[in-house]
Amino acid sequence: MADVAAVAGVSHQTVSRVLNDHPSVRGETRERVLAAIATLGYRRNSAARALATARSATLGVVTTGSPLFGPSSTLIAIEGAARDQGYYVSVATLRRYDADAMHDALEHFMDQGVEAIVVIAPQLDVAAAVESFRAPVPVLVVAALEDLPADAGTTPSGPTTLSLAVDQRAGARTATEHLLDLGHRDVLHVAGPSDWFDALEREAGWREALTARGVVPARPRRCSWSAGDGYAAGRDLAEAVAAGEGPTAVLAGNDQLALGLLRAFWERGLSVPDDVSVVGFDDVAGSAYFVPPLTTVRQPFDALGRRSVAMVVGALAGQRVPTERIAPELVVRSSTAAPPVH
Amino acid sequence: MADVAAVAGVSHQTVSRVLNDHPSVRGETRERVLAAIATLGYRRNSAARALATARSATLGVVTTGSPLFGPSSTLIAIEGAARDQGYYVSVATLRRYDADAMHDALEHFMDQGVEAIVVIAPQLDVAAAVESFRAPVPVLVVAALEDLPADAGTTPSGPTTLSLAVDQRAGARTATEHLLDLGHRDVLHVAGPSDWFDALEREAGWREALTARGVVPARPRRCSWSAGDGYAAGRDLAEAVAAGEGPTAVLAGNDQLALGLLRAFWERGLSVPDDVSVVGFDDVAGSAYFVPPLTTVRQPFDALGRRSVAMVVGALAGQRVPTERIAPELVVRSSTAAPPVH
DNA sequence: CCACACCGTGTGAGCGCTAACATCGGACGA
DNA sequence: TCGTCCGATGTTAGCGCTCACACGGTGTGG
Repeated sequence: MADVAAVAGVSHQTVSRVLNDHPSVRGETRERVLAAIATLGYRRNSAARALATARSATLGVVTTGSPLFGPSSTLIAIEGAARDQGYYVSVATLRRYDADAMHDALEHFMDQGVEAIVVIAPQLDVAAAVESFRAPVPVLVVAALEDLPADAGTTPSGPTTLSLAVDQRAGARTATEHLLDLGHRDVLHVAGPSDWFDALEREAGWREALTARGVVPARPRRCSWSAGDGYAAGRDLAEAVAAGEGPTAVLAGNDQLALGLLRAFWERGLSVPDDVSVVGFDDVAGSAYFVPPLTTVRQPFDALGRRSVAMVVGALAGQRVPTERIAPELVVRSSTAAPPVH
Repeated sequence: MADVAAVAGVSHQTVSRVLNDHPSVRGETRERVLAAIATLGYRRNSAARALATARSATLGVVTTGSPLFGPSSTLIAIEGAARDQGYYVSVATLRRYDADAMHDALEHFMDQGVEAIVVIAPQLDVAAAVESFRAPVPVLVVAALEDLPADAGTTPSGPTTLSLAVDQRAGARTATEHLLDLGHRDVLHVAGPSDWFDALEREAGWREALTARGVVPARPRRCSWSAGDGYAAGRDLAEAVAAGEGPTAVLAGNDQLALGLLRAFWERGLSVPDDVSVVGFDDVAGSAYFVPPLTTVRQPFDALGRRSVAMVVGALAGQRVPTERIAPELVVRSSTAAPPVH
């Protein structure tokens, strides 16, 4: 910076002013400094800046150690939004799904001196592990239940843990209503693991939609997120469906489960959607080419990313950024139709 | 640090020595310092350290803006390996697939002051965009062809661009040989986009395996990576296959293409693997539950990540880390069998 | 016509750390 | 016994930047 100042014939402080868009720099002076910067190929040292300002311009993002569709998409969206806001994004993945791994990741970020942390924590216990860590910076938990009371956010003990999620409940409600509108009354839910926020919310949405139409929901079938579990569930269901005694529609907790169901039904010679309708969740790559193309619920990751960064940056500025509902979108394809008539 | 020094009754430099594992600190002194650190909850300021040492302990990783299986898995693997080596990992995603976006990302990292960059660049032009950027730090391009001459790595003009890739050619060779061993002679390749390294290498491996057995490879069918293209290819093939005139086996460029093929064959009433065998590439989540479970080639991401970090850290230390072949592994499931007898 | 405000710029200090050198005491060999 | 070396620690000087303040010049109001 001293070199630039010398070339431009100004003081180092004026160079700093130009770099920081300080208003009181004469236009001509600014040009001269800019020219000197270009000539020298000067680049401001971010470590020195961080040291002087006590701000690192870095956000930490904790995500899972598996290349899952949701977390990956969320990370990408957050990175884009953060870069637009002038932040660097540092990532840490969870090796295991436990509190220790979570603490390791958060400690890692504290050592690095990130300004705020976004945790992509799809599971209850992972989110709980965050709660037990009193970070001195704002922490946002994404994909958690939005269960903060309205007046939260200003506890005297320091930065609050914020939370944000896609409204999975609304998504499940919409999907279930789609099935009800087609004439289904017996809609089974093949649910994801009960320690996942999304699974719980989707189940709740399904339950709400059914109840609102006067249908008593049957007990959901509990699974992991894997296609394998979906397949097992499908095999168990296939006989009943074939006999016209099973559900006429299945709302799967995600597209993997739906994929497994599809395969099981196909093996048993059942037609989707003629014998049974199937709805998935996520709209993963390829779901349009499942057999048959899957009706599913698409997740609004871009909005989630922008919102996450806005909340965290807002918290940094001492503002309370209001939570806003982010609703997913139903994508109707060929795996849903009216129930069979017997 | 001064506070810690005061509590421990030593100078700040001794605290620094303890933190940096300097050998000449008396055991008892070390204990006292450590105790003071614990009492005060002291954490070293990484910005100040970076400023003083001119080392940021940060690696930049450029990856795609789509939640693709390969890049996401690679990123996760690199992050894990980097953290083990004491590095922070900063990420930047590509908004578009062009040189400008690549340059934006690299500039971003230069501004941040990363020590080295790993580019997950599956496409030829993306990798080319890296080449046109003379970074002052080591840059490793992952998933590129290993086309560096043996004596590269010490060009006088500064840090070299390194490269590393999974040996897709070997993977394709293995998969094709599996098909040949089953008795197939007419093995079609439904290839990925020709501007992708992996697509090119897989095609080359397929070609090599066939030629080595005296089979003249037919012209591969060129596609994007999407299930949609696989489906289209499958529809075009289905008639010929049904008439016993088409290929008896198809090596798909990835699992998505394989998924599309599977669907097209299923629609036409063809049995996989009885009428035609299909092999995919990647072993994506769920491929074990395609209809039928897909024989595919699993990618060794962990090894790739460790190797990437080792190469880049080695380059930082001025060492030339030799390139080592990382071979993928064939996973045989139910989509491959002997060809039909007519 | 002077006091004051304000704009554009320069000066000095300090952010928290590490590198290099200085210092001190004890162990060792001659 | 003394000189020397080395291990353990302290002292000083930056790393490159921003912040707070100082300073001269111009415009404005009383």
